[in-house]
Amino acid sequence: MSKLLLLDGHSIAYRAFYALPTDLATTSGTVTNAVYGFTSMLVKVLGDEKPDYIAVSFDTAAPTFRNELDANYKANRKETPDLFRSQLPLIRQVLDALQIPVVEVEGVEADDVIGTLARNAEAEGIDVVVVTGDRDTYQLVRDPHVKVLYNRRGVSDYVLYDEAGILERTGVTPAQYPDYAALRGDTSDNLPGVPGIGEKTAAKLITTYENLEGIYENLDSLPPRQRTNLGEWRDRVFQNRAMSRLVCDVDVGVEPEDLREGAFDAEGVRVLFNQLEFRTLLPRLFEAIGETAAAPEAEVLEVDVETLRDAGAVATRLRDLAAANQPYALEARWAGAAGRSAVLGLALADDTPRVTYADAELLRDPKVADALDALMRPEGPPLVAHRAKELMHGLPVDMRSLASDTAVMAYLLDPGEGRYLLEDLALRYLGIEITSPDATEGQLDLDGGAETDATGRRAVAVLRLAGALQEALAQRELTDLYERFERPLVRVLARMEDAGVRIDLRFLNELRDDLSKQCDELERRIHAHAGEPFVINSVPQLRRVLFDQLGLTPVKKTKTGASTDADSLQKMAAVNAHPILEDLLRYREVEKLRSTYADALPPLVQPDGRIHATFNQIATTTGRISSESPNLQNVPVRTADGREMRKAFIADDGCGLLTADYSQIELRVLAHLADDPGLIDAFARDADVHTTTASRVFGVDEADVDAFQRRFAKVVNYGLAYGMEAYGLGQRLDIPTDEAREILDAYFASFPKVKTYMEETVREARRRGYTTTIFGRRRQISELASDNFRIRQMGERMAQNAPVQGSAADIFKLAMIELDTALEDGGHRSRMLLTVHDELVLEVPLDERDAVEDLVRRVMENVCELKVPLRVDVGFGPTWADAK
DNA sequence: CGCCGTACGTA
DNA sequence: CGTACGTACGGCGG
Repeated sequence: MSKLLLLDGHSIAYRAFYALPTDLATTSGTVTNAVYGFTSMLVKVLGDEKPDYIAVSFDTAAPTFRNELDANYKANRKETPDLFRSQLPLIRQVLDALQIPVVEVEGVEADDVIGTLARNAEAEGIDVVVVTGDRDTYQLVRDPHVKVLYNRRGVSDYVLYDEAGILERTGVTPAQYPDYAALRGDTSDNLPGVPGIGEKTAAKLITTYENLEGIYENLDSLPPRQRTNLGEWRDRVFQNRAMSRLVCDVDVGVEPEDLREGAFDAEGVRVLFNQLEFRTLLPRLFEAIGETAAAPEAEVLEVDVETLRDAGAVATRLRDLAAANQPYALEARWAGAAGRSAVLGLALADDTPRVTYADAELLRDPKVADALDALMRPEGPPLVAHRAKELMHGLPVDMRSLASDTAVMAYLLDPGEGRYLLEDLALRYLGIEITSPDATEGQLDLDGGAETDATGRRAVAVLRLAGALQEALAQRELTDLYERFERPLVRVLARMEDAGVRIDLRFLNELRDDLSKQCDELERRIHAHAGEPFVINSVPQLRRVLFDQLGLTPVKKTKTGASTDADSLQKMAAVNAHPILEDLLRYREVEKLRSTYADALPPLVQPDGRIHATFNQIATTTGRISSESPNLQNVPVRTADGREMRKAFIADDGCGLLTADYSQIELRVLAHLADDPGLIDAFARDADVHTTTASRVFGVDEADVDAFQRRFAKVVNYGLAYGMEAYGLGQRLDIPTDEAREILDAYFASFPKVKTYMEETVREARRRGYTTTIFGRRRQISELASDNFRIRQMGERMAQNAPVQGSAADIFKLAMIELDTALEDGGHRSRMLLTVHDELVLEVPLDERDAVEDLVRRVMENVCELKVPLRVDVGFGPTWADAK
């Protein structure tokens, strides 16, 4: 006999909301008591009842027949608390992740939907358990197939009623319940009962006379008071019954058989529970649904690692792997920082299963090197690795067969997570513990046996992880993004890191000396203004000098005190000109250049005269690539002094640097996403989009737009993609908020679809819990569910920006991949060196300049088809500063 | 030593 | 009270 579980979503959530404290919240302040209670209850009944079918029903906002019968129906109810309402989308997300069907019918209450589904299932011989906190559903109980699991209070106190149970609880049978309720009334629904008739009397009357008709036929035999009251209330009583009766023939559009739990999206559930900070529910859930879920219990991974001691054995192993043509995993042991030091040894794991470990020294043998190269040719068997880019740097061959990079895959699933440690992922997705139980930190390991085992275990975990992640990506429609964008990008970035960028050390050292001199002089002057020496870089000390000793007036505050940032110093100078302010601003500028660039870069120059930064593919929430050690994406360009720094970045002998940057790619993406005719038209006719914006916002001809208006429009255009509001715009433009609001209003009036797009984006993100880019990249935004207004507003801005910034990143990545392929296939010696979000820097032999410039432009401008053209600006020169 | 807050460079 | 980063510095607590 199969079983259908029907839950009244609203009723259960509401009970939970009032049963649990509202300080049950995430660290960011999102109150989750109702979501938690609901989910907890759901997990419990899933475990207790083990249903074959399941559905949750919610009331809809539309009025129902009960509202028509009685205008006062439920009219006494307090406004639903905001703290409760804000949790409903989260409950939907939980159900969505658990793939539990939600059935709702516009204008029909959840009770009636549940009644209908219950009767339909019953007719097909399916057992039904209705889970609710609403007593009206008692009437559905019918032996032996339909029972009600009534949530008495709280979230764990509930009881399963059959017919006998209902009789005991109420004194009447389920079939009699509507008649009984009609006499008694229902305060929560605002249905008045007959005066003088409470639960006990109502039950007695119904039991004696069977139903309302029976009672009214026998009014004369009743005591006078009851007779009078019942007589007077006759119409009300019959109306009450009509309203209490559940309608069990609603057109619900689904059959009980349809109500199966879908393919369980363990990853989706994990990400969501993680966001909601439900720490204990996940194991409970796995336990409740048993073997249908991913492996629930953490087991310590046991692996037999076979150490290969000679080059012949390693070569044979590699050739066997190539011949088997099955996926295999590779995991390295590093001498120091992964990807930046030597590989000490390699573990190889396949599915036969066999795990081998070989010392890196053996890779130097020509036979081994050849076998490795053959194994990793493009048609070689699928290679699986965690952070494969590091491995690419460590191996003496060109890895062309990467199939799964488990770190990158995990990143696509939850780009906000930040860390993608193999240990964590293995535990999360596979339920296996890979750290050796007997591994003791810092102990001497003479033959490296423990290290060998550990590396072997990691290789096995990586291999298994790839399968789990592949499935998770497919479930969330991220496979295409992974296959076409992220997977090929790994090798492209590895090649860029390998290439590095040449540095003119002599120039950089001279620049540093010059900057140091300026810093010293400025420091001397600032100390003189202050009347005493102090640490200028110390914000507390600087505050004392500026505000306590010199008596300047603060214009902005941080959470620890008055702000001393450049913006504040500038504003302070306007109010209360003091010579120290100008010197401070200059000091900050020079000191920044000195410390962050001129001092920091020279030690990073490698023996090849170049700096090899690391491009991080799994660092940003939006999909952009980041650069570290050093960050080459924030090398100064805006001021003339800052731009000097770019003269230190030079091309190899016989080469020049070619820069190619997308012109206004984010605004073009916005035009595409919003489908706004005004913006699309501006880009289509290659107009200056800021001028066009200014013309529309200020109502003048494009030819008459002045520099001020254009600047305003530019700030609006860029601010917009970041979710800027009137206040922020006013700050940026140094105009009153009211004026800024007028400009914004004029903007949205001119570009109405931008406004509706932004609103829709936020709405969708709130509903689904994440945003998507043109190519399906997701970003979870839990802030949207926060009860803290400021955090929620931040979430809205993130939701507005992520699809724009993310789609631009997608496009850029695709262009990089295509360009890399085109350069390689075209036999060019030109190579990509740097990526700065919408700008590429290439090192180009002088004789390739024209061909490559042409190629770069063609690839970048045609990489995808948007509703607006993509435009690329190209520059060329001996240094990065000249290539603009 | 690691962590936080502030500040600031870029897109 | 505009998004996304990485880095340097001072200062705090260990």
